[in-house]
Amino acid sequence: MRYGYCCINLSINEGKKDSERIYTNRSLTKKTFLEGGLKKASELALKNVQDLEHIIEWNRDNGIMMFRMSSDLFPWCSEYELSDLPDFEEIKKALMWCGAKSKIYKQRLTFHPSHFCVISSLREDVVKNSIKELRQHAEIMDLMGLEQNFNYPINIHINTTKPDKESAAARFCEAYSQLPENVRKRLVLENDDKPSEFNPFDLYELVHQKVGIPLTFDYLHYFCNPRDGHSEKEALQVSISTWPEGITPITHYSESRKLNEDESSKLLAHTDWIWSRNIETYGFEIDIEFEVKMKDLALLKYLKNQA
DNA sequence: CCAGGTCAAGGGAGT
DNA sequence: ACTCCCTTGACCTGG
Repeated sequence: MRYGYCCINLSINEGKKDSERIYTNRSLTKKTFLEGGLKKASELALKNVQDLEHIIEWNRDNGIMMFRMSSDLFPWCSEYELSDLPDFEEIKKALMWCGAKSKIYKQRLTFHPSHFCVISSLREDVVKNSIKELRQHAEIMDLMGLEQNFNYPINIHINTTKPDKESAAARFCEAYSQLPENVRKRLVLENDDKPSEFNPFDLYELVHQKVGIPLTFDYLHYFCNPRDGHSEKEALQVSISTWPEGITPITHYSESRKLNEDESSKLLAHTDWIWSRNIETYGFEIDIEFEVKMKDLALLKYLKNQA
């Protein structure tokens, strides 16, 4: 079992001046991008991928075997191709090192594009942008030399239910089959947190059985949006069954902020920390990504306190 | 130098 | 048709 955290490392910057911070989501506002152009975006992207290498090193030094990479490595990338950046050669080298090191350290790397990525949207322009976004995520992994398989998943939600779940799922299957191969070989689908959206059984019946895409099981989302009469164990088992032989299924783990940290929060809000001392895996072999605010700090604390 | 207002994107719920 | 929310860190401006 591997444990991972998402995008941001908190430990690594303790006591650092702002100018020395290590992080991978440097960005610019629209105005600055329009003024500074590709050159400015390129400089930030280069720093981001150089810092990604530091974080992969830090993970190795701290025994962490999985990491979700930020989707904001390349600011405003919807507006250009990665290879258009003036620093592309240097960026490519840095990414290659990131990939090479992650392999030596046996560190599993993942992506999770944002909720703006909707390949089954009813809007044609949204579909087009979403496909580009996925393609660029896959291209980054390709540049890193990461295999085109589900060891390096790109995880998304369906992100729409218009006009109903069935038609949205059908459009998803259609769009999915048109995706470039380097995307399709990595793309996986996650269950949603709202009852109006897709639970793991919906995804299994409406999407997996049609196109074979693997399903990420999210514990908190299932807690907030279960299928009537079906246990967490069943939902996890169904999700796990969709992953190919030899590839460890990925799950997402958080707990309800309302029930653990702040009564006034929404049930589906994520916690800062992991409160359970032992996550229930029902004996299945899975990898777990922690989706909690305290990131690596929460993960290290969980490992230390594990019963 | 710092605090606080502001920020590209889609979709859904509520009005 | 419209507003607010999701969810949050980082940017940027004005003091």
